[in-house]
Amino acid sequence: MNAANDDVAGHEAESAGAKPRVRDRIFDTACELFYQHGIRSVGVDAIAAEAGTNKMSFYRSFESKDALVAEYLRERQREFWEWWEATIAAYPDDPRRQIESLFEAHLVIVKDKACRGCALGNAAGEMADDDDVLSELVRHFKKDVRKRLRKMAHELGARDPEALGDALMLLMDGSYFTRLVFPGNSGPIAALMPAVRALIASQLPAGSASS
Amino acid sequence: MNAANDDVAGHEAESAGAKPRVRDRIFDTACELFYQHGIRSVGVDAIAAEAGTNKMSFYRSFESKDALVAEYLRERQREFWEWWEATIAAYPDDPRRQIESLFEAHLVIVKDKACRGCALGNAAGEMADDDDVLSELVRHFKKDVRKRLRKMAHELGARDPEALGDALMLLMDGSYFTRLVFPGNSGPIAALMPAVRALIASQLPAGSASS
DNA sequence: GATGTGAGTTACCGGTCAGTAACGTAGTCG
DNA sequence: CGACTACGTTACTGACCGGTAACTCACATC
Repeated sequence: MNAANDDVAGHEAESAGAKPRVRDRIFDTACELFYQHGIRSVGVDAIAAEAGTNKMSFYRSFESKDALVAEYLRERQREFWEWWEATIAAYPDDPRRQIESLFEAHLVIVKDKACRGCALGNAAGEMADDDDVLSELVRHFKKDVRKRLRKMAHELGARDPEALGDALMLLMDGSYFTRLVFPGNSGPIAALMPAVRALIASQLPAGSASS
Repeated sequence: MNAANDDVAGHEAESAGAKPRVRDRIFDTACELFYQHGIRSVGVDAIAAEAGTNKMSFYRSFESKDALVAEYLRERQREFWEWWEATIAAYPDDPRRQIESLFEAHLVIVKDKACRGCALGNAAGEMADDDDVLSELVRHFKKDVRKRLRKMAHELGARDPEALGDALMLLMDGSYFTRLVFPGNSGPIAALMPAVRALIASQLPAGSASS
């Protein structure tokens, strides 16, 4: 529940969160602002003001803006995998339903009014190529997603699991990307689920029950 | 008053470009820098310096940085459709080959070392939501792409042309987006063509020659 | 009630960035 | 020649942004 396991909470008052600590308020605010308006276009002054505090309190809680950004990306990554595991846990031994439920849940997220695409991917677009720490973080994340999708395609028994996993990743990132332009569910994400099912079907032997 | 309207040269020396005018040098430089490093992170000073001139000459040729950005996006858009038309022109009455050659050509572009994804889409990611002119430009562009892909799917005789066109767009934008993270052709774009063919096949009656 | 700590306030520094003013200069063309 | 055009140069403004210094206050705990 508490944000960081560092030195913030020295005693045992964290369970009843009556008054959230400044650090948490800043962090939550920053996450929302970063996601909604992009990282570069949100200054620390704006974050502090929106969190109801000021810049000095910001720098008492965070080493730098870059450190906050890194923590933001790590948090989004953590939430992503948490969501992923919780979603596929509903069908422990059915990789086909795992993939389908994953993309159905993904579709729900992406259709949401407040969705602004993939936080990690958007960050990659904003960053310069020479930004080592942040872009390496995103690269590692995307590699993991690719690996997991390929693994699921393998468990599914696909003829070419690498190709199927990669194709699914193209669809997933494509839905994130188009979402930046098309509001709500008005965009090409309408065709996400049929495409997922068609790609799966094309990789399985002819006689397979389709849900 | 006279700076940035539409036509920079009042006379007829523009055809033989022996010594490129400052405006063109600035524009070409800006296009490359914007695409390579993002729009927000490239200042007008950097553009002018890289073009071998200075800021004052910049502002004699362009009304503002925003005006230059808009022109940059319009130029990329123009080039895109030029490329599109030239690519599908090779198969005037074969929508299937048109789609396949389009995606094959797209793949060549996206595999290129210097590719940094979709210039228009990246710009959308960088911009705030309230940026009216620029984001409307990108939105219009993406809508056009979607319309064209759906039209080609219709000409193909797909069972659900809207779904096929949208799915193809997800793949196209997905390959742009993943390209921001995976260098060269090391990413999921390896599975682009098989996915395109599988989606097409899933939308056609069973007996269709595949390439 | 002294002490330590989390937090708010004001003011500042150095840098960057978009945009402007004023001036200098080389070539071109009547 | 003189005027006009295209471009270069220096210096500046005002805003913003990341980051810091120094001070103050509220409060909790011993």
